[in-house]
Amino acid sequence: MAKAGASSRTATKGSERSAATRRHFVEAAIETLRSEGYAGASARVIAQRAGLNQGLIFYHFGSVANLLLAALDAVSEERLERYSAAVAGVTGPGRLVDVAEDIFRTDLDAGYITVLVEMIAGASSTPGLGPEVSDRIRPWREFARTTIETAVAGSPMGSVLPAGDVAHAVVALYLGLEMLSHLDGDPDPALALFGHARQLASLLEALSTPATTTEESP
Amino acid sequence: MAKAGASSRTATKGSERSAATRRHFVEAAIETLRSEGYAGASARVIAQRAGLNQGLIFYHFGSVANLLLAALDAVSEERLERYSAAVAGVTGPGRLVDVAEDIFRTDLDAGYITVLVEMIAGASSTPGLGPEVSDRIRPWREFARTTIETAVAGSPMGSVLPAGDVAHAVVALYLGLEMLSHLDGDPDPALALFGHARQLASLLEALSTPATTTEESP
DNA sequence: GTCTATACTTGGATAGAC
DNA sequence: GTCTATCCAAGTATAGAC
Repeated sequence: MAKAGASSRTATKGSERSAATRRHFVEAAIETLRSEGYAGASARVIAQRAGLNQGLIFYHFGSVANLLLAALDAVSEERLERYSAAVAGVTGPGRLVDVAEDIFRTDLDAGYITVLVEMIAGASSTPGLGPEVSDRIRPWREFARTTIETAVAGSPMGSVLPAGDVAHAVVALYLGLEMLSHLDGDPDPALALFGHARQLASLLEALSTPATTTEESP
Repeated sequence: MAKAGASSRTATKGSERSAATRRHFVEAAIETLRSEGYAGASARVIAQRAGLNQGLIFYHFGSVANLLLAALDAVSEERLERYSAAVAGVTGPGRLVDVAEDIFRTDLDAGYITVLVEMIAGASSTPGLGPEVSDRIRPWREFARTTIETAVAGSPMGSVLPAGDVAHAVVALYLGLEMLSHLDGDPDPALALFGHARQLASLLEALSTPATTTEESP
């Protein structure tokens, strides 16, 4: 306070300090949602994890629900950035399954989807939270839709199944698999599905480009 | 107490009374989980809906968590009975999709799967609840597995994809679709999938029995 | 503007009345 | 055995200190 005279007249200093506090809370909120769930994510518990006074949550975020939404924003942003980078150079369905499995493993280990699931389920208990959560999940669906669209473009699937509907199913499946894996503490049944998906993808690729599948040169 | 002298010496009377109270609580717990979610399903809220004293929950069930598990049991039993009856006379994949859509609509309207989802998500916040919920979901997976097994027996899918893995995916998808539908208050994207599933099923049937598909007599 | 101490409400659980 | 009145812990939120 006394030593930093550089920014004594600017409003930035206060903002920086405030921003740092908020970041700590957001980080603690993510951790708490992961390990304790929505019902266990109270102001007291989150503040204790952050090593800060619980009253600060209401000063900085207005309510616990708002803090949790900020946590969801942070996870959303971080993950979607990662996803975009991962699928950047991917061409066909086969490689897409590889990337999806890799992403799914990380999400499962780090508990990112748990945050999402807990917020969706928790939305039932807090008035007005539903639409807010829905808004924050839309980008995930959009990402899934565009990714699927480009991946199956030209394949027989693309013309029969609308990418939007498939994307909806993929997101739902992703959430459901996370729930079951988390509940049992066993990711194996979910991971086994990627193996089958890989088979189906290669089958799809064969149907899509029948001329090129046989030109293997040893 | 004074008028019913018939069973004054038996232990049944007290049990009957107790059973009736428990049923009321279970019913109220289901309703509360549906509308308020796990985080909103407190002893007080449930008791108010049942029109009973909240202390009774701890006398009859020991804890709120135990009451919620009893509610999950009740839903599980009721639904699986209905499912079994629905698929009883079903032969091929096509008809199975019809039945599945019908069941899904009912589950969605009545909020039965919401109870399941809330319990799974809520399990994170209550120590020891996870395994209990997992045990109660096992029958659902078993039902899905046997149903899929018999439905695709003989089809090319049956030999490639293990029924257990597919069942896991189906349950996960079911849970995920319920979550998204409930969040948005819009079941349409989920219901659209059944239309696509019907198409795929008829495709599968055509592959399975190529000789009989062309013998249409007008 | 930032944070702490405090007020008030709701929740889980039980001692004791019937 | 069944139920109610009551206790204490945990929750949200804010008034006021710095």
